[in-house]
Amino acid sequence: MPDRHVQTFRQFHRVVMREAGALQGDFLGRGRALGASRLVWDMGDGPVAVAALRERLGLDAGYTSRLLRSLEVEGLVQVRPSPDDARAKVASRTVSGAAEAALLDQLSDAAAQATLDGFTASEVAQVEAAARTLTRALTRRHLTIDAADPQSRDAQWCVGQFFAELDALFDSGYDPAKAVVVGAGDLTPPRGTFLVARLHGQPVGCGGVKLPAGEPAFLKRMWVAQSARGLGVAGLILDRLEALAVAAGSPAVTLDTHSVLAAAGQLYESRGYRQVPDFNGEPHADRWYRKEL
Amino acid sequence: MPDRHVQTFRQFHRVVMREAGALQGDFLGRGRALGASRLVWDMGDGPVAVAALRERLGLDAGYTSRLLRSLEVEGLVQVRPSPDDARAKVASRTVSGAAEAALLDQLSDAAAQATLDGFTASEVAQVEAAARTLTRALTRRHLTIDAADPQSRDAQWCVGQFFAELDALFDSGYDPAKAVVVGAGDLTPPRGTFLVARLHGQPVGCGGVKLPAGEPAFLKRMWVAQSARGLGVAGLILDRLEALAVAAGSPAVTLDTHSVLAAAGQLYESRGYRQVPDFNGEPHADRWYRKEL
DNA sequence: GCATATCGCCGACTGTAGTCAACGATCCAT
DNA sequence: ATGGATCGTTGACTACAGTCGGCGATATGC
Repeated sequence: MPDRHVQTFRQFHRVVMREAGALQGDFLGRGRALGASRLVWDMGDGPVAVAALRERLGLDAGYTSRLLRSLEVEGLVQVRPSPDDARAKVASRTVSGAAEAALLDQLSDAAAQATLDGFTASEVAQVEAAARTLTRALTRRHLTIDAADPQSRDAQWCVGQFFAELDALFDSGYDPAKAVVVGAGDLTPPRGTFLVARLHGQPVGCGGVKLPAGEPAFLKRMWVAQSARGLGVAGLILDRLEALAVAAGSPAVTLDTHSVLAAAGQLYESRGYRQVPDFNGEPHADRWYRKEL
Repeated sequence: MPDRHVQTFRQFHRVVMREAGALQGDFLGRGRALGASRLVWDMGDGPVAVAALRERLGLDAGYTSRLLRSLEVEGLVQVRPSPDDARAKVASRTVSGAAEAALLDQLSDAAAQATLDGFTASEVAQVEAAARTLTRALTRRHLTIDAADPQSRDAQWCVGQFFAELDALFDSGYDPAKAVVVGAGDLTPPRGTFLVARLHGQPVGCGGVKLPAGEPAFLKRMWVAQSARGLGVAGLILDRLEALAVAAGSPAVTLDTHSVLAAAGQLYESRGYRQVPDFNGEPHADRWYRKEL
C-alpha cells in the first residue's frame, strides 16, 4: 500500500479511536452506559424478541438480560413473555422509553450537526458522501453472500419479509399465489440459485436466479432489509447473480419489478438494464427489464 | 438537517461504534490492552516527556504511570528521569518496543488493507478520499485557532519547531538572524496578529500577519506540525489571516516561501495566490506570492 | 533556607464490558 | 410422557478504563 494511503488510514484510525473513546461511559450525556443506551436506541418501536435484539447488537445473553433489567428498573422498557413461546421474551419501550429514544435521536443528530458546523453546503454533501463510502467499506467486511436452500430458515425469513413489504406497499396487497410461479426446484442447482446476504451473520437480503438452458436468466426475489439499505448490498447480490448467469451461458438477464420500488429501478438502470415489454404477465409488476450478457 | 443526512450519519455512527468496540480489549491481537498498545504506538522514536505523552493521549497521570510500568516490565519502554528536571521523566521505546511499534504499524496497515479488499483501484481512491474528508470533519471540532502573543509559550514552541524544520530542510540551514526582520510588535495588534492552532488543546500550527496601514498585508511563519498535516489546518489558518487582512482594509496579501515546501505552494496557488517577483529580498525564499483582496 | 508548587507514583476505588457455566422453565419430536 | 434442545436468568469471574487522594522527591520564588 502506498505511503499516502497508509498515512490517511492511520490518521483516520486514530481520530475514530479518540471519537469512540469519548462515546464510552456516559453515552451522549444521558447518565447511562453505552450498552444500555444502545439497547433503548436500537430497540425500535414495536415489541422485539429479546433474542433478535441480542443478536443484532452482538451481545451476550447474560449481559443483555442484565441490561434489560436495569432499563426495566429505570422504567424505559418492558419485558414480557413472548405470546408464541413462553420460554422466549419480547421487549418493548415504555412511553418514557420512547421519549428517551427520541431524545437520543435528537442528541445524536445534534452531534452530527456539530461535526458539520462550519462547512459549506457543498462540503456537507462531500462529507456525507464520504460517510456513506466509508460505511460501505467498513460494512462490506462483515457481509457474506452465500448460496442457500430457498427452504432454509434464513431464506424463508427473507422472502417472508419481502412479501410482507410488498403487501404493505401495493394498494391491492401482494398475493404470492397470484404471482408468476417459481417452482420448488427453479432456484436450486442446477436449474437456478438462491443467495442470502448476511451482515454479522444475520440475514439482510436475498436474491434468486432461474437459469433455463439456452434462455435468458430470470431474476426473482431481490430484496434488502431496511436496516441494510444504502450499503450497496443489492448491487453485490446483483453482481453475484449476473456472474451465475454468465457461468450458465445465459444470453441475457431479465426481471420484473414495480415502479413503487424506486431504488430497485435505479439500480437496474445504472447496471445497464433497459426496459422491455411485459414478457411474463406478472400481475404485481409494472416494469420489465432486460440486459444482454 | 434533511432526513437523508441523518440516515447516513446514524449508519456511519453505528458502524464506527461496532468497529471501535472490536478494537477494545486485545488491540490488534497483541495480547495487550488498547491503552498500553496506544502508548507504545504513539510514543514515537525519540524520548518523550511523560507529561507530553499523557496530554497527547488525554490520559490520567496515575493511569499513564501504571501503563508505562506494565510496558517497562514487558521490556518495551524505558522510563528515565528527565535531564532537565529530576521530578519529570522521559519515556523512550527499547529496541523491542520499536519492533513492537513497527509490528503494530504493519498490523494496522493490514487491517486497512483488509477493509479495502474487494474494491477496485478507483474505489480505493474514493474510500481514501472519504477517509480524508471524514478525518478532517471529525478533527475540526477539536481544532481551535486563536490569536496569541508571539512571546507566549505555545507560540514560541510553534515558531521553534518551524525554524528547526527549515534548518533541517535547507542545504545551507536556516538562520533567523539573516531573515527579513519581523519586529516585536509587527505580529501583535494593532500592527498585526499571530494565530496559534490547537488540536485537543495542544499547539499544532501557527501563522502571523503583518498589517501595515494602506500597504499589502504580509503573511509570516505559517506552519503546521507533521502530526496534523492533511487535516486542512493550514487552510483554516490562511482563511483567518486573510479575514484579518480584509478587516484591516489591506489591498492585497503577500508572502514569501520556498519551493521545498511543496504543500505550501500548492495551498497558496489553490487559494488564488499568484507568483510575483522578489519584493523583500528574503534570503531563505525562492518564491513570492500575492493575492489581491 | 524555607514554604510552596509541581511531578510522577501508588493504593484504593468505581464503573463498564464481557465471559462462562449452571439452572429452571418451556417447547418439541418421538 | 419423556429426553433433548432452547430460552432467559443468575452468580461468579476477568479485564479494562479511569478517578481520587496522599506520598515522597524535586524545583523554584522569596
